[in-house]
Amino acid sequence: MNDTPTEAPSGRRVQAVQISCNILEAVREMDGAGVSELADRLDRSKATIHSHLATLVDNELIVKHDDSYEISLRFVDIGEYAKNRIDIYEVAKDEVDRLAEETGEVAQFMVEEHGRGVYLHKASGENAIQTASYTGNRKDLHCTALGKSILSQLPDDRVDEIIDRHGLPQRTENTVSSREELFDVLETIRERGVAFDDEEILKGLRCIAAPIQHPTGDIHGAISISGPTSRFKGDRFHEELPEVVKGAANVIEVNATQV
Amino acid sequence: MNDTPTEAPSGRRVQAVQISCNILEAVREMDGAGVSELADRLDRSKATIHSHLATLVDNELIVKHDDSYEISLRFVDIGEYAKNRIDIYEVAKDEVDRLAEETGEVAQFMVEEHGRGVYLHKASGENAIQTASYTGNRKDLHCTALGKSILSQLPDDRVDEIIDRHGLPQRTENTVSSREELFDVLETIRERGVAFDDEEILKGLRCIAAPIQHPTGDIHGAISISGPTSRFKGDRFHEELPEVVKGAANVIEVNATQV
DNA sequence: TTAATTGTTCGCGAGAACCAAACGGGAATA
DNA sequence: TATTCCCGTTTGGTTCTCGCGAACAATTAA
Repeated sequence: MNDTPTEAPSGRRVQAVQISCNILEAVREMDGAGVSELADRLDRSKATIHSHLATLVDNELIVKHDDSYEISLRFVDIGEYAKNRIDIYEVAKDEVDRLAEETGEVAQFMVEEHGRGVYLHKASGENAIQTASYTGNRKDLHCTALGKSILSQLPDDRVDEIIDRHGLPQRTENTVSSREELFDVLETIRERGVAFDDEEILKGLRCIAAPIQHPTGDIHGAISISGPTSRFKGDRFHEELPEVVKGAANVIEVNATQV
Repeated sequence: MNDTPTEAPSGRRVQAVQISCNILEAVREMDGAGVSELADRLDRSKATIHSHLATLVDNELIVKHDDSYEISLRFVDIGEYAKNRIDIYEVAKDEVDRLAEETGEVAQFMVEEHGRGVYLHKASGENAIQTASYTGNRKDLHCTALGKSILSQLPDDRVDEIIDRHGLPQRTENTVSSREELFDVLETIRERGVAFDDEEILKGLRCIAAPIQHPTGDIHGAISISGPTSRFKGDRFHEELPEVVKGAANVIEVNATQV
């Protein structure tokens, strides 16, 4: 009845591959595990788990330390490849570093994938306060300034699709929680060219982000700076910093087109 | 006839999982690919490839852009997790950054996995010349100063095992190429506490590394600085820099025990 | 010694995962 | 506009894989 234009969940799956994916996930969550533990948790026979693990070790996705199976560093290699596949990554990274240096706060860079936001780089300036996000971390798009910047670039039906899929879970009392409110906010972002996060994800934390208009348009990203409410207020919050962030986004756009 | 104590290739495998791993590898090498291309390259029917891809997309290991399948950024997330699983990672990273800053050259950190060396962090100082290595990159242990540092910490039979598995491919005329020569070199490293790479992997590039003696001993790593032969010579190469590198390794060891 | 854990191996039956072939859609060509 | 070609997707059917249960080996604990 409701077809999903992009990532359609149609057709057959391969059960054996699904089991291996479950194993990978479990090994990560358990921070390393043995055959029996995994068989127990995933409700499969020990023999099944064993042969899957052997295959995963062959392919170096899992590493065996004594009798404990763990996530392999091979993922670092592939992850690095995945990052560099994003053509604006290098430029964005440099710009994030510069932003952090210049403002003394935390600067970050995010792109969209699977309807969620993925942090790809983070730099801390001199006065930076540490936030929970880390490279590779995934967050729903509606609850951060970075995410809302990204949403503001997407066509309305795509935004609807993403809400259908992930909902609008509320993080604090300030989180956008209704569809109409969200669309209003997105409109404002499009007008101003910047998005704000006023303690919507964490009390005491404010954030300013700007979308990166990608020339070819298939990758959607945003760049931000965040800091404590005590330093993010008045003109600095409403005028100065937004201009700085917009400038950085612009630099990325310009440099990306030259590639 | 020859049993391999650690990572033993015994028991059954799961063919379907192997196919998916091959798909992941191919997608990466082809830098994104379609169903037919993959079916062609892997000698499988389109239907098979299709159902595998659907499963991998479900698990967000692959992402679909129009009709092209690509490596997902999910690998960044898992890779970051894998790095942080190494307990000396954070300390080593800081120390590498400091080394690069202090010397103005390139500093790196490597650990062993699957009998090969994995670069986990790299920092460039002011005068740094760029090397081909990148985070996540894998290299045979015998041909870098970092790798030889690691080998020098391993028991002889483990070293034999690794040579059996990966051989001693020669990169330049200076690469260690015989088993006896390697064991001699390792002995020297153990005596001095530092390893040298004198244009063994690349002409004009020299490197100094020191092993990191891990307190619990299950993870083996090393730290290094590298630069052009023109700056890496005389006392600086033979005395000053080795001391600096050994100092850094020592700092990591001390801080690691405190965790 | 016994008992209770592990990880590992093996035979076997159910059903999953392959393949081939057909289908539907878009683009390039005629 | 019609034709052709190549793409991704779907489906039916058959084979052989894969998952299970149970036995085995090797540790550790009682």
